[in-house]
Amino acid sequence: MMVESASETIRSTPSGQNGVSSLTNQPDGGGGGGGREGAASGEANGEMSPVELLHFQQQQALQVARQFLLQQATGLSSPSSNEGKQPAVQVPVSVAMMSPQMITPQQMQQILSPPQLQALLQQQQAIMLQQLQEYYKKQQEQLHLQLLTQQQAGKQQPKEQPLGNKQLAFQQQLLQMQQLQQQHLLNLQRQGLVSLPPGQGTVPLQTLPQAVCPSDLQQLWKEVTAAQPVEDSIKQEGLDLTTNTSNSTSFSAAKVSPPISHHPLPNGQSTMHTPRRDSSSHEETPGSHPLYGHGECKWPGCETLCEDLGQFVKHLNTEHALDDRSTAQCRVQMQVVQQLEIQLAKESERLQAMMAHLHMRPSEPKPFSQPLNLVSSATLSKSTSDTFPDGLPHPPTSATAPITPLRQGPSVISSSTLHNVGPIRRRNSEKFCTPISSELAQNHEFYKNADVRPPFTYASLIRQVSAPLRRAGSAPVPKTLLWASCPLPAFLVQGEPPYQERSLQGTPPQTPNPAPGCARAVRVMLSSFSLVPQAILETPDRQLTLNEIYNWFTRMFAYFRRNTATWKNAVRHNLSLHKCFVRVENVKGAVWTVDEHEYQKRRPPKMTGSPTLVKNMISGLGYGALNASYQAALAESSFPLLNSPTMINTSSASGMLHVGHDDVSSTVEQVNSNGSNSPRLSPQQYSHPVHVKEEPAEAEDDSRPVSLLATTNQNVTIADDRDLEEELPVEDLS
DNA sequence: CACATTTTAAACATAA
DNA sequence: ATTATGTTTAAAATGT
Repeated sequence: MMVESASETIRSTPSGQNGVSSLTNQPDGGGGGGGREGAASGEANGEMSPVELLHFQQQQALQVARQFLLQQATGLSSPSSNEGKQPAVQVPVSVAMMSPQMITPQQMQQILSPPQLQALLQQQQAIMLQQLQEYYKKQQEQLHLQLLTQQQAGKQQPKEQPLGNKQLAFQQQLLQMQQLQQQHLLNLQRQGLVSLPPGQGTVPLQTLPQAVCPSDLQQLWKEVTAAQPVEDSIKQEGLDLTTNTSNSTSFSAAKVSPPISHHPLPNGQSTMHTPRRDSSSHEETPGSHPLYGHGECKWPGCETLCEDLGQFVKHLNTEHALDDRSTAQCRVQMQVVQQLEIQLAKESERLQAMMAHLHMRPSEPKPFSQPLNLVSSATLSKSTSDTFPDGLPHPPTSATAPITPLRQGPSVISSSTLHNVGPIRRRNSEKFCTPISSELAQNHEFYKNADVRPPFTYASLIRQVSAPLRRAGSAPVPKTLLWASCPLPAFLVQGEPPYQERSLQGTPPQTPNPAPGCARAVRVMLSSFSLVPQAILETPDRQLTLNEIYNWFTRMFAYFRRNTATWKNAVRHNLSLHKCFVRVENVKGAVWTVDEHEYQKRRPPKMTGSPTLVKNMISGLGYGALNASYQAALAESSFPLLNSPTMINTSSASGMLHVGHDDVSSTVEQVNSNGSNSPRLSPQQYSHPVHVKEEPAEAEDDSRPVSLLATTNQNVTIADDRDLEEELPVEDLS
């Protein structure tokens, strides 16, 4: 309190400040109406939405894959021969898998050499390809199912759909599972990535186009499809890949996010309760169709908008009737699915082994969601009006549980999970080993879709927003895309519109990216070599307007899509209550920044036993190291590429785990600051947000962290310096 | 149970 | 007059 008063004096500066802020509110006329909505829409308008970006990236990846396939296919005569090429593609992957998991700093350094980088890139691409193929297969299968369904529908009535739906659902689940596994694998792999033999069937990938428009791909797909019905296996393949991507994307989304997919359904909640077959439950609901979601047709390559189910059915019957084309598509889909399943089996096995090795129990549904639900329900009871634009369904309380299973699979691996298990409202404010970023990274999809209260304090969340996330988000999309063909985590992109937009896209918000870690690694590499455009350097400052913060909350957490008045108030309250949040006046208005130093400072008081725990977690067995690095990978993968201390992480994995401290992040922040093109903040303000407000005397520069940082940086590169941030695996021990 | 943090609620203040 | 932002208080929750 006393402290508060002190700060208060400083903060509640006289009207002087206010006067300056005349421009503050209502920054843009464009936003128009209510601040909230205005802001949201504003984001949507301005830049590519995350969804879009994701989509785009995926498309890109697909494009690459497509080319590859095409090339491969060239030597093949019929579509059925797809299988034949599999081995070729798989080779690299398997090799990658086999590679050692840990990398020594030296190795890392080596990697940095251009040739190495190249090799790595190739590897990555190969992997990507592999994954894409898998997806492709899956999609094929799906297609097949679709066909069946359709046929029946054509003759009889949608009656039969349930079955198809169930199957689809199951497949979706499989897919998701696979995705998760892949993610893990990749993350792990990432560590061993370096040692992978260069080349190897990756050649074709190099030709990958730099930038492809999603729409282009889509278009292409359509064209091809239309043009060559069945025979053209080759082209079909290429097309399919594309299709497949979009599909898989939408799929997972539908799966993962109940709200989105179930909107029409009355029983959103109960539906998703079961972990495994819950999926089946959702489809039987009248008024829904596996191929219909977000108001558009999800048939591969078709994104036709349909007002309602009826219209959709009509569309389905007319546009996707049983003809050569559809048949071909189904065939392709089948193959895709087949391959995916095979891969899934393999990966599952691997995953099991890995987990066993790590002394972790095989993935199993966790109690996690339940407790949270309780909380949420309690809170919800008094639900206030929801401002959330997309009119997402607000399933009663229970709706959350369902999604969890899949998302949790991964989390099981991470140590963070261990902490989460707690009962009701467990705050995981980075007290323990799992940094919020990490935890969030791992479960972002979960939180994004499940109406679960995130185990973080408002303060930590807010800080999170303003730290890593936003930067990535603001990074110019196009440039980013060039770095790697790997899809980026949805929330890498910020300023995207809330869910509704998605519906149009047909792409779910968060697509399980096959290889986040990999992608990131690649990007980092690239960036290290200045292959990267200025994107990273242009990374925006870490400052947000209140509204942006709100948006982040709603975007990232399903939980914060309701009771807006409540949590917004809380946010505001936190903002002004905690010293660590600094308000900076800007021409355009006021933005909030985080004083890392302050932020770090406020935790020490309490956590007594935790450090020990942390240490145990970290150091315990070799596992600790691996786990840490693994976590780091996860965290990084999900968070902005910008924070690219890949090297650092890696190195940490190999030995400098102990170094991790939150200080680093804080320090880094200061060091980082340099990009001055922030839209709303002047350079100066930006660079020293901290000073702007409270006691500037605070001397936020800790010498030690800095030194650490510096050291690290050297290993890394210019590009990365600003991103070191809090991605450090073991970071907060304090 | 006491104590420290957080979260909720609300009253107010200001600027647009 | 209304709304979005901010500030503050106070009390209820939660976690240690």
